[in-house]
Amino acid sequence: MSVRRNSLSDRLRAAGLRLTNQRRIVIHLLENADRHLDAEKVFRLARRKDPNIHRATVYRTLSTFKKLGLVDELDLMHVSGDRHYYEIRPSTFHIHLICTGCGSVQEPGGSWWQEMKSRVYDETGFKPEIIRLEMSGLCKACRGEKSESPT
Amino acid sequence: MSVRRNSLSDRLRAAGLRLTNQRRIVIHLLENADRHLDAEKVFRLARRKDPNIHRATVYRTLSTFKKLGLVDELDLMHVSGDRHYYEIRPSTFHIHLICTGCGSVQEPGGSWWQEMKSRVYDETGFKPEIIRLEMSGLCKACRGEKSESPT
DNA sequence: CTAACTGCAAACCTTTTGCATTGAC
DNA sequence: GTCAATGCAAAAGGTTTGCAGTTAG
Repeated sequence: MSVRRNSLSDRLRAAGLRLTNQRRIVIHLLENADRHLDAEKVFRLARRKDPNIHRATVYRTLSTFKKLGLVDELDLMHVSGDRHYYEIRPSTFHIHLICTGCGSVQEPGGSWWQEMKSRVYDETGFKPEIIRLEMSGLCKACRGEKSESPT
Repeated sequence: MSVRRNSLSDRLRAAGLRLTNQRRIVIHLLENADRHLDAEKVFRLARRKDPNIHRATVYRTLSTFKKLGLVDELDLMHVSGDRHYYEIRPSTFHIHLICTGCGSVQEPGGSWWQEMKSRVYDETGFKPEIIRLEMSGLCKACRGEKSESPT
């Protein structure tokens, strides 16, 4: 638990980078987000804690984190625009289920994609490092509402 | 069968939209592309056939096609920048294997992801319509070349 | 004929960069 | 103290939009 909580800070230090207050704020936001945040949203939330934090700093911070592999950049299939979203890189790969009805994003667990990696490797010789699997469609609730939907 | 080949033009007409020469050019480019094209590349290639075609027209065309579901928009995990790529929506879902070494994109065949859809549906109640599965890593050739590489 | 489409130019929005200053270690 | 990181402002993509003229159906 505490391992998880401090991972970003720790790994930042481990990479020889400095833990500034601005970065602490961004880390806190990412770690406690209840949904996926795009850069602008991170910026706006960060500014509430430090009105002087600059947009460029947030972008640089997210870029740095991404290069270090601390966060992943997603676009969630552009279902809600062309923004890019950031999430802490999970220890285990997970899917994103993006509902085109309500825009909600589910991340069901499981580990059956492990076999996808080996299947791809066996069939093509390509060695997958990072997997991104997104599915858009209708969530249970939205399907319920429009029960006359096709397919 | 011929339905398939002319699908873009036909479906455009079916939607009550006009098949202009500019759109014909874009369709031709997408249908005959040997790699994934971003909007700017489509524009530059289109301009070779019609030097007067305007960038905005290409963007509008791609946007229209996307809204109609004729093409899909990809970002190929931003391995080669933040551009968006367009491909004709395939009748069968396929994976993109993006090599971080040489930037090549493979699209292996197969249909084993069908079971992913049903597995997701069974486990979560979410009904996937469009699947996007991308894996970045090293292709066979690049793995061969740098056998001493870290990563 | 006329609504859809295009070319043009300017605006827009998100992200990046050069530089002087600040601050973490 | 030193070098990384920040704030600032300006630029740099990439994409969109209002409008007048053109064109497919």
